[in-house]
Amino acid sequence: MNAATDNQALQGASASPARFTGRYAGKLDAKGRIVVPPEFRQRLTNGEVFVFQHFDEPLLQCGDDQLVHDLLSMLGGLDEFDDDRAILEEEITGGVMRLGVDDTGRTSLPKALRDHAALEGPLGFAGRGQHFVLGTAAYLDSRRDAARAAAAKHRETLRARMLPSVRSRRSS
Amino acid sequence: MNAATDNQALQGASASPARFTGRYAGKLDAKGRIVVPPEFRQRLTNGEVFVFQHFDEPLLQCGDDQLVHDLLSMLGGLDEFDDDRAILEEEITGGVMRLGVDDTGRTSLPKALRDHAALEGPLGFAGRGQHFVLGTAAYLDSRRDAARAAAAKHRETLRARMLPSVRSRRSS
DNA sequence: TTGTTTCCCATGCTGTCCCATGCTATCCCA
DNA sequence: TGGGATAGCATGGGACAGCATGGGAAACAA
Repeated sequence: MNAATDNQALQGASASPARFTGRYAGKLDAKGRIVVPPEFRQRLTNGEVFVFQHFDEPLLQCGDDQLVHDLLSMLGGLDEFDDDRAILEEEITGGVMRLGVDDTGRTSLPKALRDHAALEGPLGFAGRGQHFVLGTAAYLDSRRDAARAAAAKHRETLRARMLPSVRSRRSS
Repeated sequence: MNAATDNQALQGASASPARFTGRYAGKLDAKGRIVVPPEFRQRLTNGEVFVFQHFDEPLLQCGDDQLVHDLLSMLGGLDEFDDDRAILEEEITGGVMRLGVDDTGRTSLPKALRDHAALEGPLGFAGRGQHFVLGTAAYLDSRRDAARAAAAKHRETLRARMLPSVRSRRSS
């Protein structure tokens, strides 16, 4: 049963294919470099990674050259002539940094980026569908805990939608 | 409508890929010179940088010989025979200054330009897609803060658009 | 001349690229 | 099902290109 439901979950998520999934550990080495998880690196184009400082979390949003588009597409709901929209567009197109990844999979992060996510000690990469994020393991853990708490809160609702086949079988 | 604006945003960003992105620190040296970030300098043609005093911000807009075109294209929305448009066209074509960049990547800014952006102490270069801007680090930081405030203000709207696959699935 | 600007030389350094080594996870075959 | 072979990964570190920075000399303006 697990294989079947897994496949359904994957297909559902891949309506727009989830390219970056899963969590991986990482850390800065003595020279301030970090290894991009091979799983993610394989999905990047041209040995480049694009990085953006998340607007309201101590995270770095990472992806390929599509990252700017993904971030800009957030603004679709805002009025075209809104000042807020203009400033957000500026900060997104200008704020994304292009970093090189060497052929052992490492990249070195400028200090400004390291500071934004308070990168130090154990770090973590986490898939987010069309991009992935980098942050401290502690922060990512706290997000996971929050997600689990939310899941517990909405347990029944989630269950009802998670296993439709089981429900129909049970009810028949 | 949202689909339309999304497409516009995507096309706008991808039709001509963002050449100038990221933020870099800088400062004036004892002789009033400033180092153009290598990342930006590599994308300039002919070792020249074109500079324009931003109309309503203490920033210098910098780019290559395309800068004039980009600035003039702002006027596309104005009536062709409007007096204001004529004035603006004059100011743009006449106001853009061409500066030389020496082979160590430095350029020296005329006093008028320095004054316009109140350049002193720690400065910053920030990508803006087809061009980049130069200003004090303090001013650029304030712009970034404003963007983050705007993002917080429209948080729900932005969130809803960040994960389109999940939303479409839910609504289907 | 005197002051200012432009160009270029020189030096030390930092970041980038890449090599090398040992390890580990995976695959395949007995 | 166990174990050997192998490809890919983790990690350290060396070498060098390019960068940051200071400053001198020539060209130019006042």
